This record gives sequence, structure tokens and C-alpha cells, in this order.
Amino acid sequence: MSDVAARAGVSAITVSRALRTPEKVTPELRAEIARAVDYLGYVPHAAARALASKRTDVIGVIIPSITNSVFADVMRGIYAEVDSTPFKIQLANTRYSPRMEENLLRVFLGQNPAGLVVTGIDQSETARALLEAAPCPVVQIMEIGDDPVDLMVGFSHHEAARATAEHLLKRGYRKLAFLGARMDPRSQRRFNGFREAASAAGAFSESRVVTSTSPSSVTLGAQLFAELIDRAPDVDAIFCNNDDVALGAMFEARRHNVSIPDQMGLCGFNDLEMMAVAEPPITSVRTFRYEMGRRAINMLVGALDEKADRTNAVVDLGFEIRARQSTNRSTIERHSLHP
Amino acid sequence: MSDVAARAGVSAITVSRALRTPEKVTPELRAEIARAVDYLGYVPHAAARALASKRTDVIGVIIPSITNSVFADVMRGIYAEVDSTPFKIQLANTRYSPRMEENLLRVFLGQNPAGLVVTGIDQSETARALLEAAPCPVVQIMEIGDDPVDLMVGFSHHEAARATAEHLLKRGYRKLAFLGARMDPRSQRRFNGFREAASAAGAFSESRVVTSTSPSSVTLGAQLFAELIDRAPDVDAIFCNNDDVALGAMFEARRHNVSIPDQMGLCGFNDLEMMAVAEPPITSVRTFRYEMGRRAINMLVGALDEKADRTNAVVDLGFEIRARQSTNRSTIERHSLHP
DNA sequence: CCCAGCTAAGATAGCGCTAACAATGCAGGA
DNA sequence: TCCTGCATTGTTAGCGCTATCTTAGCTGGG
Repeated sequence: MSDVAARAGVSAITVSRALRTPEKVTPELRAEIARAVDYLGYVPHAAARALASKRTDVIGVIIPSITNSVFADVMRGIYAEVDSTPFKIQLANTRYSPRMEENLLRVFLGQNPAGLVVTGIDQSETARALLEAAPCPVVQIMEIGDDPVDLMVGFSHHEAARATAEHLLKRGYRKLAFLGARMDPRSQRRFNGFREAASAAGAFSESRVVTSTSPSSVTLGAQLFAELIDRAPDVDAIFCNNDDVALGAMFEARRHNVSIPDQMGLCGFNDLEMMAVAEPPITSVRTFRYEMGRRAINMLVGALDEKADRTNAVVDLGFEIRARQSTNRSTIERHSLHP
Repeated sequence: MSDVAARAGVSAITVSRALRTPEKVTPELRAEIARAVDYLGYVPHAAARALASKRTDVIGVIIPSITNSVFADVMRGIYAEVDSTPFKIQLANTRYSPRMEENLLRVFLGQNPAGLVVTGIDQSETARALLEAAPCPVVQIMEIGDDPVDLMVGFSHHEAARATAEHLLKRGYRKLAFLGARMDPRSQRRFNGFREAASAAGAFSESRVVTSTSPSSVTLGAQLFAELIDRAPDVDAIFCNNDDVALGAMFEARRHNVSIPDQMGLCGFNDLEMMAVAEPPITSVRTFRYEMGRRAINMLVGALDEKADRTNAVVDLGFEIRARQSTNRSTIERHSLHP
């Protein structure tokens, strides 16, 4: 930096200011400094800045699993949004362990992050305390709840699943099943919403619930489907915890010569791009994962601004049921079954 | 740190040593210091360390696109392997722009990274020069070539595609087509390998090549398939640039009542988990993306060790053709076509 | 018994930057 | 004219750690 300062004929601090707070330097000097920076290929030293200013340009992101494809879209959104800011992302995963989450928080907080992004609302008491005491904005993503630590962006998994069950009921299905991989807290809340709506219509049965602790996959979806129709052959519609499972169920249904949607309704969750182009196209619940990542960063960067108003601290991105052929029982069939 | 030192009754530098180079501190003091660290919840300040030691624990990873799902698996492997090391990952994407890659390299190099991971072998001249002058290990991933900057882990896309075309030929297909999304340099090399093998057998025709600059997706696969059979109805087997495209082609084939594998062979690339469980199961080329991420970090960390031998600087992870039903033309059909 | 040759711990300085305060220059009012 | 007040630039010190040099203590060969 002193080389740049020498070349521009100013002191080091002026270069620092020209870079950090350009409005405090006259335009002429600013231009001169910019020229020197360019000429020398000067790149500021992040560590030195962090040490001197007790501030870093790192946003810590804590997710439970990198494997889980749901987070891939969120991360895409995060990286996309962060690209237009001076911030950097530091990603860590807890492998669904609360202990791990606490440790990671401690490590991140030790580095004075510019902000933190954490997943969900089920932090341990210790983690929660750490977050509330954090000297930086915190965004909870993936779902919304009544008691945000600070900022929050997501949607109600309970509501989304309830609405989906109601969609199946409206389409005339009466023996609803639930296929679930890796029942994390959000999956659990989806299940609760599903059960609530199905039970209210007398369409729920514990025997039509098949779950697994394994991570979600298309293969697992096929297995769960096979297990389901073996155990409960009377099922007439399936709500899958997510789209991988739904796709696997669809393939397995074909192998079992079960026709979708007439013999069996099928519905996924997340609305991956492929659901619309599958044959038949599969009904799914669109969630705004990419948007969620972008908003998380956007809100965080906004909160870093002194003059930001803290209204809209909780953003509900909602969901959309994309009704497709896989839950579109033909009229004749519907009538014959439910006259 | 001085608090820890005071509590353990030693000087700050001894704490530093106990943490960085424990073998230089007697076991008793080490234990005492560990106790103090634990008691005080001390977390070392990364920025201060970086500034003082001119070394960071950051490994820079540069990939062309976060959207591209191929890199998701690589990143999983990278994060998995880095978890057992003190290093952190800093991810950046070039959006397939060489200019961007140069800038990112300059930024990373300005921070004294512990290592760099870059994608492919098509760096610009400037980028190449920066990498060769880098004061840290560099790993090129995704493919292998004759002229590594330093370390390299990947496989030959040309060979993989050639072998796939030969697989199709062996199965009796004679009018091979190529569907390609986003033709980046590696896709291009795959295409070249495919053309080489197909041409040698007289099974290649430019009219059966349909590509797009759009990013890969299942939807795009369906579109490319539709375009292909419209343009070249005589096609009897398709090599898809990747599995998304293959899956889309499969769905679209069903809509066109084209039966796979008898009327049309279908083959993907990457062997995503779902290919084996699709109906029919789809032949694909297994590539070791997760392993590639792990090895990249593993090699990099190994190279950081003084005493490491630099044999095995280039690792070819190879590929495997997973022959499945989608290229398994029935015997009768094969004989009637090629008696 | 002495001292070279080692190991373990400490003292000092400085990494590259910015916070905080200081100094300078200049406009405009008394 | 002087002084106040603001805008702009400079000076100084220190962020938390580690490289480097130094010192202390200890071993063992001649």
C-alpha cells in the first residue's frame, strides 16, 4: 500500500480511505490513486485489514449437510448475490449435529464475521445464546418461525404440506400416503402438516407412512414406494417428502405397472426443474430456494447499513403448488371410485 | 492469547507454539496450556495469524459455474476432505470467463492462500503464468493433460467419450447422435472423442449432432431430443453430453413413443445416482467427481508437507461405462437390423 | 571439570492495515 | 483582521499473532 501511496504522492492512510471510503477523498486524488493501484496491480491484504479494523468481509454460512441437494440451490443464490458485494462466503456443515453447530458458531464468531447465515430454527440453547449475542447480523433461512434471532427468510413447511394434502384431497384421492427420507426438523414439520390435513378428512393412516433416516435419493424413493405398496396396497396417492423420492417412486410405480395418476396420485416437494418435464409431469410444491439464498445475503448486507430500517426482518417467501398430470385423476376414474 | 498465557503461567509465544508446533513444547506445558485454552474458550484469531505468518489456512477453489451440478459433487468431496484439516475453502466462479479467472487468481494470490484448486487445463496465458509463479501448491481438476502446472487430478474426457461411442457400436447401433448442452472445453473434448470413434465406424453424421449453449437441464434434454428426431429421424442411438440431458431425452422419447433401447439406444455421462433406478435404467459413464474433490485437497495438503515426494503429481481417476438396459438392444432386433 | 551442542522457553520486533487524533487550508462571519 | 467551522490529508499507535534472535538449562565427550 505504501508503494501505491508513494506513486500517487500521498500518504498510506489516504490510499486506505480512497479504497474504503472514497467519498472522503477528493476526486482528483482518488483518480491518481486508482491509477497507481492499477499500475502496480495492488491487491489489499484482507488479513491486515481484518486485524486493524476488527471487521472481516466473511459471511459465515452454516448448513446441516452439503450432500443434501436442497442446499445446492440456496448456495447458488447466496453466491450469486454475494458476487456483487465485497463479501466472501465461508461455508461449514454441521452434519445435523447441534454440538457441531455450537463449535462452528464459536469459530466463526472468533473471526468477527460480517454476518452469519444459519439453517432453521432448531438451534440448541447455547447456539441460540451465541447467536443473540453476536455482534453482527444473523439470518435464519429455510423456514420461518415466531421467534427470530434477528433476520429470517423462508416459508412454513407445515402450511406447505397441509396445502399439498388438501390438493390431493380436492383431486379425489382418499387414501393418502407419506414417503419421507431423512426426517430432519423441517421434514418433520411437513409431515405434521400433512397428517393434520389428511386426518381432518379421514384420509390418514399410520400404515401408509414410510420413512427412512437415510439421506434422500431417487433410489431410496423407489425402495420406499416398494415397501409402501407391499404394506398398504390400498393407497391411492402419495405425498413425497421431496422430489428425489417422488422420482424414484414414479420409476418404481412403472415397474409395478401402477399407472400414475389414475391408479395412484403422486406429488413431490421442492419442484426441481425435472418435475415439469418428467413423463408424466409430476405435481410438486415449488419452494424458492435460490431466491432464499439471495434474500438472505441481501437482507444481511442491508442490515450492515447503519441507516437501514429493521422492518421486514422476517420474510415469508411462501410456496406454490404446481399441479401437474401426476395428481390429475381422470374424471371417469374419479367418479367410479367416489360416486 | 495473552490471557491464556497468563493462566498457564507461560509467555504468549509458548502458547503460540503449543498450538502451531506442539512438538516443540514439553508435554506438561502443553497440557497446562490446553487446559487454559479450554477454560477460557480461546479461539485463535485467523487474521492476526495470517498477518504475522504470511500464511493463511484458506484454499481457493475456482470453478466456472456453481449452477452446474457436476461441480456440486466435486465440492462435496472437497468439503468432506477439508473437514479433517485446519483449512478453509474459499469458492469463486468465473462464469466461464478467462478474464474473470485472472482477476480471481490475482485476488486469491494477494491473500497468500495455502493452496489453489482450478478447473481444467484451458487457462489463459496470463492465468497460467500466475499459477506457475504461485508460492503454493496448485491442483488442476476435472481433466488431465500433458502439461500440468503442478498437481492434477481428473480423467480423459476424450477417452471416456470414445469408449462410450465404441460401447454403442458394440451393441449394434450404427447411426449415432450427440446431444450436448453448454459446450465448454471438456464437453468439446468429449464430442471430439465421440466423433473420432463414430467416424471410424462410419456411424457419424453432422446432421445427428445437436448442441446448445444453454446450461444443461432435463428440460433442455427433452428439447434437444425433439429437435434431433425431427432433423434426423434415422438416428438409432444417442450419446448425451451428460445425464440431465439423457433423462430429458428419455422422457421425451416416451412422449414420442420411441422405445428405449430397441428403437433407440440412450447413454448419458456422469452416472448420477438416478440413472440406475430410472425405468429403463440408463447407461452412463461413471466419473469420480466426489473422489476428485477429495483427492484434490488430499494432494494439496500432502504437497504442503515439506518431506512429500512429488511423484504422482498427476492422478488419472479414469471412468467406467455402466452398461444398462437403455443401450441393451434385444438380440432379435439387432439381428433383423444388422443380419 | 569445562565447554560444545543441543533443547526449551522468552524478548523483541513487525506483518499491512485502519482508528483516533492532529494538522492544515480555506470559506465566511464578526 | 481574526476566528470559527468544516473539509481534507497526515501522524501515530496498535490490532493479535509469529519469525527471529536470545537466553537458560542441561547433556555428554574429552
